[in-house]
Amino acid sequence: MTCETLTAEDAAALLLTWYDRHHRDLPWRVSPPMARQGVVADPYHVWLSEVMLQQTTVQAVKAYFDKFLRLWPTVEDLAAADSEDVMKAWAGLGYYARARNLRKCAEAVAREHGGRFPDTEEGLKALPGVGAYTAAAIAAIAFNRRSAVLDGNVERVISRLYAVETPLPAAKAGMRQLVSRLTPADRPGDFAQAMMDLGATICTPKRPACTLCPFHMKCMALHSADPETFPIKAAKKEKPVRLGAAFVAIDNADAVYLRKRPDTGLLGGMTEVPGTDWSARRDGETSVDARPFAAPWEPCGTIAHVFTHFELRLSVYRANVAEALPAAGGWWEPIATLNMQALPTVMKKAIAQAIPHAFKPG
DNA sequence: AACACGTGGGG
DNA sequence: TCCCCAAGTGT
Repeated sequence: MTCETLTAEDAAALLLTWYDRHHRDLPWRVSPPMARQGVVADPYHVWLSEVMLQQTTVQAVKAYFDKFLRLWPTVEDLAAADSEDVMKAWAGLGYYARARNLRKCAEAVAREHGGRFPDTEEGLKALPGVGAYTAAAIAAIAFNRRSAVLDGNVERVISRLYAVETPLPAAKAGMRQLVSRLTPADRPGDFAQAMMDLGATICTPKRPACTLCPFHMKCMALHSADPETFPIKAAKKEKPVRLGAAFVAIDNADAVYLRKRPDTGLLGGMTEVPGTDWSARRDGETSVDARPFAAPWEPCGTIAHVFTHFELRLSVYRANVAEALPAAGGWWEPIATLNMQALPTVMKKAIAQAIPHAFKPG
C-alpha cells in the first residue's frame, strides 16, 4: 500500500471530522457544535489554561484552573491580586516563573490593553510568559486567527505524518511551516485543538493507536517505518545529584518556622523551611551555618526529589522549641494552615518527613 | 544554542 | 525502580 498525498484541504477535513466526534471535553474549551456556530472561548480562560498546560498534564491542570477562576473570575481580578496569593494558589503545579509572569501578564492586559487581550499573535507574544506556542494558540482558539500552533503533540503528529528525520529541536522551524500549510482559514482554533487531541489520545509517544487515526492512510511513518521512532530527539544529559539539609522547627503551639525564597531562580518567590544550599558536596557539615537558630536539632531521615535538571537528596532535621523564637526574615506558621502556604512539593515532603501528620486531614 | 526551570503519572 | 515525559518560556 502506498502513502497517499495529503493536501491541506484533505488534512483539515479529515482531522475536523475526527475532532467533531472524538474531541475531549475540557473546562476551558468551547465544544465543536458551539464553535461551528461561531462561539469562541473567553480569551482569559484560554490564556489561563494555556499557561497552566505548559509542560503540564491536563489532569493536573483541571483543579488549578477551577480554583483560579473561582478566586479571580476575570483578568482584572487577577491583575489586582496579591502576588503572594497567586503563588499560594499555584503551589504544587511547578515551574513557578509561570505564576510570577501570570500576574504580570494580567496586569499588562488590564493596564495597557484596557482589560482585553491583544487579538494578534504578535501582540500576544509581547506579554510576559506568552511565547511562540501560547501566542499562536490564543490567537487561533480565542480569536479565530489562522496561526500555526506547534506544541509537543503537534510536533509528534507532524514528525510522523512526514517522517521527519531531523532531530528536535532543530526540526521545529520546518515543522511550523508544515503546520502552517495545513492550518485552514475555517476553524483554525478547532484544527489546533484537534491536532493536540490527536497527539494526546491517538498519536501517543508510546504504542500509538494508528488504526484509529484519521491520517492512517496518509502517514509516512506508518507506511515506511515505525511511527514510535518519531519524533527523533537529541540525546539528553544525565541528571547530577545534589545534596543539602533542611531544618524543620516546631514550637509549643504546633507552628513551623518558614521563610520566603528569593524571587528569582529555582522555586523563586515560594515558601521554604530553612536549609543549606543544594550542591554536589557530600557533606552535611556546612549545615551548621544554615541553622536558623540554636536548637536541639535531630536528624529525622532524608527525602529525595527530582527536579528537571538535577536530583536532590535532602537530610531533614527537626527541633522542638519551647516557644516561637524570634528569627530574622521568617515567621511561625501553624501546622493547621501549612496547606494554604506557597509551599512547593519538595518543601512539603521535607516537612512531612519531620512531622508525619503535618498534611494529613483532620 | 543551550540551559534553567517542577511535578506526578504511566509503562 | 527507573525512565519518559506533558498544551514551553526566558535568558
